[in-house]
Amino acid sequence: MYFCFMYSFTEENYLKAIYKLQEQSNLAINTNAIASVIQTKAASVTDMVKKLSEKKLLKYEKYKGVELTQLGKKIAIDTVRKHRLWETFLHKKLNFAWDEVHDIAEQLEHIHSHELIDKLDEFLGFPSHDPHGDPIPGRNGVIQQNNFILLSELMIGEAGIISGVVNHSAIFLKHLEKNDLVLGKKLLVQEISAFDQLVKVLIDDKLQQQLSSEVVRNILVKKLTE
Amino acid sequence: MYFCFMYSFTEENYLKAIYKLQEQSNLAINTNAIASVIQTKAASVTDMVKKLSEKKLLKYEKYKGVELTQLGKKIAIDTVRKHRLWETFLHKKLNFAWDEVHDIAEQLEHIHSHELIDKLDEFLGFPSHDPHGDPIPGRNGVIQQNNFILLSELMIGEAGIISGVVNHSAIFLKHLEKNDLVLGKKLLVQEISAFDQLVKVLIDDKLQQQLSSEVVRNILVKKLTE
DNA sequence: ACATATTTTTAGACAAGTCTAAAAATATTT
DNA sequence: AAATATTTTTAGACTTGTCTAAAAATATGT
Repeated sequence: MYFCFMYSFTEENYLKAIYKLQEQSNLAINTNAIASVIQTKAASVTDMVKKLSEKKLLKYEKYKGVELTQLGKKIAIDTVRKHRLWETFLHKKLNFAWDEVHDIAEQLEHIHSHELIDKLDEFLGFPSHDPHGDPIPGRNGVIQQNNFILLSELMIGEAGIISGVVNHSAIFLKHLEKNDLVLGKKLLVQEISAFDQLVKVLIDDKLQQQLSSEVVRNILVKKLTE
Repeated sequence: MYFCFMYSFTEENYLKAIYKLQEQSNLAINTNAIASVIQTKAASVTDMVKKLSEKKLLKYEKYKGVELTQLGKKIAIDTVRKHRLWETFLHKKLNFAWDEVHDIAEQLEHIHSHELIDKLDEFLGFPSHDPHGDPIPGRNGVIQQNNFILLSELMIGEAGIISGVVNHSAIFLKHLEKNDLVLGKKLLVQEISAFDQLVKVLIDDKLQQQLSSEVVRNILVKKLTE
C-alpha cells in the first residue's frame, strides 16, 4: 500500500496532464507541452515540476523533460478513474449530454475520498467505459485497453459499432449527436468519394449519411466481422 | 438575477460560517466566533472579512462585528443547499451512514454548477430534508422552517416522531444509530426519573429504552397529537 | 562549426490565504 | 474613573501557485 498523502487540486492536474502526454507519445515530455495542456506558462511548469520531483511523483532533469514515477502514475490514473466515473454518473443518472459532462467532472475528480469513489463505482454498476467510450481504470489502477479502430480505417463494405471518439471537444460531440452518431450505433461503409473523400455510411441499417473526413478520423469503432 | 461571480472555496466557507452564527443568535458576530467555526485564527478572520466586505458580501465595522448582505446570505444559503443535497445523495443513493456524509459533503458543496445542483435535486426527488432532518433550501433560497421540538420537552404520555438532531457529531450519530434511534422512529415518553433524569421511552410501540438527558436534549421530534 | 532561433530556466514580483507577535481598542473590575 | 483583562486589529512573514522579463542552455541552418 502506498502512503496516502493528500495531493492538491493543482498537483493532480499536473500529474494527469503529464500522464496524458506520456500515453500519447514516447517523446520526452517538455515544459511547453505540459504548459499547453494545463493552460499555463512554461515558467510555472518548471516551478511545479521541481516540487513534484521533490515529492517523488516524477523524475525531472533540467532541460531533459519529465517522467512519472510509479507513485505519480498511480495518482494520475486514480484521477482519471474519478473523472470518468463522475462523467458516467452525470450522463447516466443526471441526464447530462455527453458534451456537458467534462467540465463538471474536472471539478468532481478532485474530491478526496476513496470510499466515495468505490461506492459511486458500485452505484453505477462498475461501468467499463465513460460516456465518450474511454475505459474507466479499475480501483487497482488497471486500464482495460480498447481495440477500437478509426472509422476512417474501415474499407468499403466493412461495418463497425461506434465505440468512442478521438476529439472530445463539445462542438464535435454536439455535431455527432445532432447527426445521430452516438455510441452503440452500427455503421456500414458504403462508398468513399475519390473526389472529396466524403464517406457514405448506413446508420443502423436504416439511415444513409455522408461524413466528412474530419468526422471519420475522429470516430472510433469496434469492427464487426461477419 | 444577481451577478454570477465565482466565489472561492474559502469565501464560501466564511459566508456559511457567518450565516450559521447569524441563525444561532441575534448577538453581533465577532471575529473569535467565526475563527472557532472555521478553525482558524482571529487575525485571519479580520483579513478575510475585509475582503468579503469589499466584495459587498457582508457589512463590516472595525471592532463591531459583521452582518451578511442580501448577496452574502444568498451565497451562504446556496452553499447550505448544496451541502444538504449532497448529504442526501450520499446517504440515499450511495448508502453512506448518516455520520459519514458530512465531511464528504463539505468538499462537494463547493462544486460550481447550478445545472448540476438542480439536476441532482431532481434526481433525488426534490427532498425536503437531509439525512439529519435539516431542511434543504429551495433553489429560490427559501427554507421551510421545521416545527420540531426537543425530545426533552415532551411530557410523560406524549409521543413524537424522531425528525432531527441538534448535535451533529459523528460520535453522537453513531450512538443513536446503535440504539435504533433513527429518523422516523416513534417515541412515547413513559417515565422520567426524578432521581437521575433518565427518560424511559417506548420505541415504535415495541422496544423500551432508557435515554440519558444528554441524549434527549439533542433529539428533535415532531410531536404527535392524538 | 558558427550564428541564429527556440526552448527552458532563473529571478523577482504578485495574489490568496494563513500565521505569530505586538499594538490598539473595547470591556470589566474595583 | 483608573487599572486590568479581553478582544480585535495591524504589521510583517510564510506558502502555494502564478506571472513577466531576462539569462542560460539546447537545437537548427547554412
